[in-house]
Amino acid sequence: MPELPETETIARDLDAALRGAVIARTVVRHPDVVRAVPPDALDAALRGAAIAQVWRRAKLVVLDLLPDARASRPVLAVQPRFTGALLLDAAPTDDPYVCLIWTLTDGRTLAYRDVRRLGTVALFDDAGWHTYEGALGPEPLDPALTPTEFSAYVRHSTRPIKAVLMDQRTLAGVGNIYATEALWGAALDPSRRACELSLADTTRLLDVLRDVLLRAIAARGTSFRDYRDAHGARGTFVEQLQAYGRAGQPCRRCGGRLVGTDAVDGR
DNA sequence: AGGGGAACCCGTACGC
DNA sequence: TGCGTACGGGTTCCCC
Repeated sequence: MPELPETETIARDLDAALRGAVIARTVVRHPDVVRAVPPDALDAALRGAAIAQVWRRAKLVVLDLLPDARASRPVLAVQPRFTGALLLDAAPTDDPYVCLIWTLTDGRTLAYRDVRRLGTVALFDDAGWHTYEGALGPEPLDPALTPTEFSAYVRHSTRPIKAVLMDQRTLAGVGNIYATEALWGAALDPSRRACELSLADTTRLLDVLRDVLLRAIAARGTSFRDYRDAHGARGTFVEQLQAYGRAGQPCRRCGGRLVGTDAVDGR
């Protein structure tokens, strides 16, 4: 499940590899993953567009495009969700799970592969992207996000703290894995109401969350099940997980047995 | 407005 | 063994 560290890894690799590359052709094999634009309009819209940069926002891989002769600067936003992957020259041509294939003018191919197809590929114009992006909360690693601001957001809600952490309108990019890890690291019960946390709790939580995210990026993400980077390789952060996926196993802090907390958002 | 629930999709796990 | 069904997982959309 690509969350912030996995998406960041994909975006950094693709940025290094694709800056300046030009899209020659787009083939859509599974139209149901395409959003915000008719699937059969993608090829014409992207033909001749240069990739200015690849970056990450929340859990989206964002390709900024420079079309040859158009005024607007379209944005291709890929949201891998559970099983999605952006593969650079790494997908067999007969792979039935490949949803879209971009052929570049230099002969390389970028494929969007997604077994369950809950992931999405959207093409926005300038205005559409800003509307979409503006609804997302702040980036946890943005130094402009202060503990005071974070605490104010969080402590405003009566929902369980884990649900608040995973709400993309509060904070962008954190999902089940890193919310679980951060709450374990801050020694907070995921089912506790966010508004009951002290200022010290939420300050510590942001601090721990940032540390977990940075270490996960350094490890190229968590490949618990499906996640693969742009070259088809796994991330290694699963070795450092302290809580996620460890129900029933001994706690690495106190030696007690980890129990699943009351379901929060069904998790 | 804030929050709950269904829909989206298909591999996997499980029951008979 | 084989078939059928329930389930999961983040986001979006609809509804209260």
